[in-house]
Amino acid sequence: MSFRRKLDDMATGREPLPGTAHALTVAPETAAALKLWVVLSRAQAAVSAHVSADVARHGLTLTEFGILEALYHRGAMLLGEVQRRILVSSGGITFLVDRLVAKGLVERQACPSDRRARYAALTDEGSALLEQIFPAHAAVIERVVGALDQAEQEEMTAMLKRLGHGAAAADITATELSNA
Amino acid sequence: MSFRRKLDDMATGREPLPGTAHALTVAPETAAALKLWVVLSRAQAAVSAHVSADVARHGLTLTEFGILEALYHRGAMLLGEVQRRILVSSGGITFLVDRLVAKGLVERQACPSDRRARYAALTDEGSALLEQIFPAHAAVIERVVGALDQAEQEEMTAMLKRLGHGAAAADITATELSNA
DNA sequence: TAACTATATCTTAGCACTGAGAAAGCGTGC
DNA sequence: GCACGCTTTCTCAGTGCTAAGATATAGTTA
Repeated sequence: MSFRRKLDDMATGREPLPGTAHALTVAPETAAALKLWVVLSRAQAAVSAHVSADVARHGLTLTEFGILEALYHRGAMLLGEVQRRILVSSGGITFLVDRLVAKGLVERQACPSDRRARYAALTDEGSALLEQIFPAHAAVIERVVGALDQAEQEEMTAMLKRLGHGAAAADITATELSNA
Repeated sequence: MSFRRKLDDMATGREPLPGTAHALTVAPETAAALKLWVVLSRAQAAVSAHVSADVARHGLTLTEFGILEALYHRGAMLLGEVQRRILVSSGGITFLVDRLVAKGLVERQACPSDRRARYAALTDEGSALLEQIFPAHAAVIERVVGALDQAEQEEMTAMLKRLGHGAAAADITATELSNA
């Protein structure tokens, strides 16, 4: 209670700032998990900042670049496939493809076997742009993650895969039970 | 060029879809770096989705929760300190604190020694809310990262720290040189 | 003291994306 | 062959944040 703390503060002569520091005691395994979550987010943000700045030099968002890369490597894909691959909402993929079409990098094509569906495909310009910027892009990433040597990168990749799959599989039922 | 490919396609009888698959050949160490970047982002997104959904049940953003947590553990902080700690823009911290003030969880306080500066501090309500939701929050994180055991989590934390610091230290000069 | 530079917060405009729902088309069961 | 549910894409309003610049205050130098 605030009242209680205010009384204490008056008694001890401390400043009556309401926001004094607290500590929450947690089990060591909980602390390890919390710490992992924090450093995972920070590391991702730090790497992302560089990669994002790199593609921004070419007027692209990370997400847009992801679409170009996917289309380059896999060829024309249905919008829904692209959506699931780069993890955006259905509204998002429409918007993003619109923008790439406006930039002349991607075009939509009808799907002959399903008239609801549409393909997204790189234009020649899009494909040329990707080829042009990819090497420097890869070099930036290689340097940004260079604090780990190749063996460590591979080890970390393996662990992150397990972590990611485990997290994706952790379902809502379990979440709600744990909070019951 | 498109024209060339169209001719090829006509010649071979393939569909004239412009977006056929390509492969970019890269050195193994480059491939390892690219792969790491992808799985890092995916793992972070997968974990984040759960954590974010958890705090959303209490009407909070991940960023808002981060502010509450920081203020709880460290006590009142200058807006600028909070900003650097949770990595948002200067406009962002103003906006976020405004929102938390509107929710009654945080209050602003004048800084006696610098009239430009302002403290953000938890209200009693904010501090009570954090205490109420923190245990379940920690449990969610613990389960979501549970694909790794505690020793693996600690190992990964150590590696991610190195990765993050290395990435943060990789400066723009180097980036630009590599693209020259 | 006055001018300058630096810093802290706030304002404003805008961007990237989400989420809910609409529209169109597909396929299945009757 | 037709109604019904399921997909696929698109629309639109809203959200959470950024970036650039404005304002106010602090410290520093002449």
